[in-house]
Amino acid sequence: MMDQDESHIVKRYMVDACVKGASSCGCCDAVGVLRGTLFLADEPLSMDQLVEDTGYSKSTVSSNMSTLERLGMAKRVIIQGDKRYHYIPVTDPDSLKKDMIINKREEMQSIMVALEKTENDLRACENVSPATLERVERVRRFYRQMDRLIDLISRYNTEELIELLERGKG
Amino acid sequence: MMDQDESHIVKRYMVDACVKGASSCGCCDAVGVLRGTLFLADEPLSMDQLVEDTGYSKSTVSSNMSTLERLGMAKRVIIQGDKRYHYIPVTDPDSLKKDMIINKREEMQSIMVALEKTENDLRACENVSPATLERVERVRRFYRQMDRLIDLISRYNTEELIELLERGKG
DNA sequence: AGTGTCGTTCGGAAATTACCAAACGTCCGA
DNA sequence: TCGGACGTTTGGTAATTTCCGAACGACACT
Repeated sequence: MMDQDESHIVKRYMVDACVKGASSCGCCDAVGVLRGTLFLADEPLSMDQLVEDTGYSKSTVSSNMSTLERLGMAKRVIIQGDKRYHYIPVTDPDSLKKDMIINKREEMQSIMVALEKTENDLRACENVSPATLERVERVRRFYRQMDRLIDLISRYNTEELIELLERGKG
Repeated sequence: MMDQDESHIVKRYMVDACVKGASSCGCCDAVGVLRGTLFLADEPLSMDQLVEDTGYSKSTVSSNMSTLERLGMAKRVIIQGDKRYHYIPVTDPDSLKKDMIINKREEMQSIMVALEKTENDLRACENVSPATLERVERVRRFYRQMDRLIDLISRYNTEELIELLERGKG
C-alpha cells in the first residue's frame, strides 16, 4: 500500500503540530492526533473511520471529539442517508480567531476576578504592606488592560486589524 | 495566629487563579502555587521561605522556580549581605505582555512550519484531493495572518494599541 | 584543605491521567 | 415490541507525571 505509506508520512507533520498545539492548551495527545487527522481527510469522517485512522478506541475518540467540538475546532455534520455522525475540521479564519479569543478571554477573566477579590481582602486586612497592595493593583490594571485589548481585537476582523496597525506604525 | 489565618485566606484566590493559569500553559500546580505565593509576599523570598510557605520540598521548589524564571514570571535578586537567592514576581506590564506574546508566537511558528511542510508534501503527492490542499492552504494563510498580527501587536505598548483600536472603531 | 551553607540533580514512590473494553441508553426500522 | 446499529458512560488498568528525600557539586569563610 504505497499510497497509505505516503499519506502517513504527509500526515505526520500535521499531527505533530496539532499534538503540540493541543498540549499547550492542556489537552492530551489524542485531541491533537484527531484534529490533525481530520484536517487532512478528503471527506467528513465518521467515528469508525477516526478509530481506524488513529488507532484509538471508540471511547477515546468519542470523548476527545467532544472536547474538540467544545474548543470550536471540529463540527458534526449530517450526511444524507447515513445515520452516523461525521466530523469536519473548522478552518474558517473568523471562527478560529473567535474561539482563540474566547478561550484566552475566559482565562483573563478568571485571573481578574481573583485579583479583585484579593485586592478587596487586602484592603480589609491590617498589617498588609502597601507595597504588596500596590503590586496587586498594578497587576490587576495590566490584566484589565489586556482584557480591554482582547475585546477590541475581537471587534475587528484580521485584515482590518493588520491594516490598521501597519498604518499606525508608518 | 490570627494573622497567619487571614493571610492564608487572602492568598487562596490568588493562588487558585495562578494554578489555573499555570495549568493552561501546561505547567503543574506547583508552578501556580509558587507564583501566587510570590505575588503576595511583602518582600523577596528565599527558597527556604518558599518551601515553608508552600509546603513543597526543596527540590520541587527549585525545579519549578526555574520554569517560572524561564517563563518570565519570576526573577532572582541579590539581597545585600545574604548569599542565598531571593525571588520576586515579575509585575512590569511590558515584560508580562512581551512574555505572553513570545510564548504564543512560538506556538504559532511551529504550527506554521508544519503546515508549510504539509503543503509541500501534498503538492508532491499524487491522488490528493484538491479540497484537502485548499483547506491546508486556507489554514496556513490564517496562521500566517495571526503571526503577522502578533508581530504588529508586539511593536506597540498596550496603551498605544488600545488608543489606536478605539479610535479606529470610532 | 576543612567545614558549613546553598542549590541542583537523581532515583524511586505516590498520585494522577489516558486509555481501553464492556456495559448501557437511544434511536430507528421491521 | 423486538432487534440492530450508534454513541456515550463507566470501572479498571497501564503509563505518565509529580513530588520527595538523599546524594551531589559549588562556593565562601576559616
